[in-house]
Amino acid sequence: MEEENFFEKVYAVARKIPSGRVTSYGAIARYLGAARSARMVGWAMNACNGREDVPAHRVVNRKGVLTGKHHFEGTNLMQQLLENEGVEVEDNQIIDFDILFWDPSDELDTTE
DNA sequence: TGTCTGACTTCCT
DNA sequence: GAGGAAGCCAGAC
Repeated sequence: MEEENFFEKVYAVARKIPSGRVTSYGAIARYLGAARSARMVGWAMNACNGREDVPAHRVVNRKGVLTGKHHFEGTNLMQQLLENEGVEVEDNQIIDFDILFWDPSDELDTTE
């Protein structure tokens, strides 16, 4: 893997998020060994806004709220993308977030 | 070159 | 139990 940068690592994890599943900034940050760098994950999402291979819409905050929706082109684009994958969104918040939550630390191999 | 901000989370009071 | 402050790091001005 060439993901040496923190940003690249974030992108790598985001790409592995299955369709119809979501994760949180903190989950990715913690998986990368920087639980308190969740803000950087959000910043990474902002930096990868132009990348189609990075499903930033599947990354939300700990409560399952689409805090980053305003960074998408359309006001509801983030919600539209999630609903298109079968994720129910109401009032900018993911329904059954606890069930749809995808933890990279649990799904991916942490032993690099 | 230095300071501030930012799509969050966690700990402490 | 609830609220506030600190921390992480890179990009922009």
